[in-house]
Amino acid sequence: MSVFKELQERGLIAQMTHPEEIQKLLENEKVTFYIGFDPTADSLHVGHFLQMVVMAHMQRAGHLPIALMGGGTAMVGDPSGRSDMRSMMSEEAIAYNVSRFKKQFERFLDFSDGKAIMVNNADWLMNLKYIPFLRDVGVHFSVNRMLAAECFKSRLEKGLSFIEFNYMLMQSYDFLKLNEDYGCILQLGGDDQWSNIIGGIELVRRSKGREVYGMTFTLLTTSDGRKMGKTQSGAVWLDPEKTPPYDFYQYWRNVDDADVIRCIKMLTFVPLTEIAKLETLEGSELNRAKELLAYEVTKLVHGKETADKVSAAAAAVFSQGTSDNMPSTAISADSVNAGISLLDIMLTAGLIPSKGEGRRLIVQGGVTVNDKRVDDPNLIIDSSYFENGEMIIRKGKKVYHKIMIK
RNA sequence: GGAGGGGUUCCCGAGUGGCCAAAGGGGGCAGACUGUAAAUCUGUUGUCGACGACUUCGAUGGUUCGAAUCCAUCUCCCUCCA
Repeated sequence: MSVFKELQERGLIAQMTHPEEIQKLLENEKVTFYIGFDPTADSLHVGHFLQMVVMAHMQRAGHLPIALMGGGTAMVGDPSGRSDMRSMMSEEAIAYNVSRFKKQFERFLDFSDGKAIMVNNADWLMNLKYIPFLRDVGVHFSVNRMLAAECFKSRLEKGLSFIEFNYMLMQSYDFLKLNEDYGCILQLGGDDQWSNIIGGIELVRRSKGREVYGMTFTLLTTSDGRKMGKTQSGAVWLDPEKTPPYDFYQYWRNVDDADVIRCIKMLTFVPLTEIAKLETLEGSELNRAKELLAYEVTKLVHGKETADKVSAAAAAVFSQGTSDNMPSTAISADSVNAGISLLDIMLTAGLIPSKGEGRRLIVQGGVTVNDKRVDDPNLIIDSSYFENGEMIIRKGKKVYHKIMIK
């Protein structure tokens, strides 16, 4: 099956500028394409991951990916799909974020032997001269049309500053630049990038008379339309320091029934024929699909070894209530011997954000210690609660945590 | 630069001198039901040495026995005009 068909059947493709031409190109030629990533945080997240999966599909099919780090565009801020202005980021923060992005990318795409290229648009955007830029690039943009673009729509009601209005020109110029330097003829991106991608295509056509193409991918949303990859504590990050692999695994293990199959299609390389079998699963059988999803995604992001470990840990925790590899916290023997409150332990283990929250949790029957429900908010823990130096705290139904004496 | 409107707790949004730790909704968390799902129902949702105390309503200062509410200055945002 061609990549094009593959992407299509996985439900990844949202919009295309030239459906027939793109399909033909991808099936007959080696295509150089790019996706831009603005370093607005110090780690990539699930939304980026989807883009990387697409790049990997393309790379496997023999096409040449350019991963564009938006060190320059992040200085401006993309207003697409946002209801308010991005806060300005310092140059140092952006440079640092770029370095983090690069690390994560190198693990995911194969950059050996020129099989993929990484560039940073700070290298050309930062040195642009205003007047020449306006004369060479600015002339090709119609403000009338820009104002009509979907990406500015919500901002025209709420307010849009000139700097953000320029974002489209920056991104369009990237495409032109990559077309000239690398022969890049295809830009991919999330569906929210449609307007920006069109901008680049028109710029290349008008200034160089060359036809280039664009294609966007379905945004990863839940069945009820919310963005996936968000939790109460923020985004689900690919950086294990920011989102521990165990939590990462659990996130996918707990997706809604309605989202599992779509996620497997979009985020893993599980063959479509395999997925077809999973689609027949119903009811509690879907748990098997969720386990597969969680395992596969964790494997892609954190490696097989980690995926094996955390999936085994999760399975053990939910069947036996304990595992060697479950999340754990060590506390000093002194504090246990002296008697330490359960609330303090939970606080240091990061199970609760405050003691008030912890009290409420206990009063409502949401905490168990060694499988016994706790009803006293002021419970003092001493060595009698530990067996072989271990104690298990469970918060709610799903959060298990082991306390060890060090 | 001129005129007007506005910044409230995680978000939206009430509140215009004491009854305000602040309505309502969303979201979150927990309980019940379940399949580590959804829906539904219930409880809860500033912090702490917790029938009490402390800190919050853009910032700072002031008026008052008492301020989210009144005054002054500052700051940011929006709308219209230039």
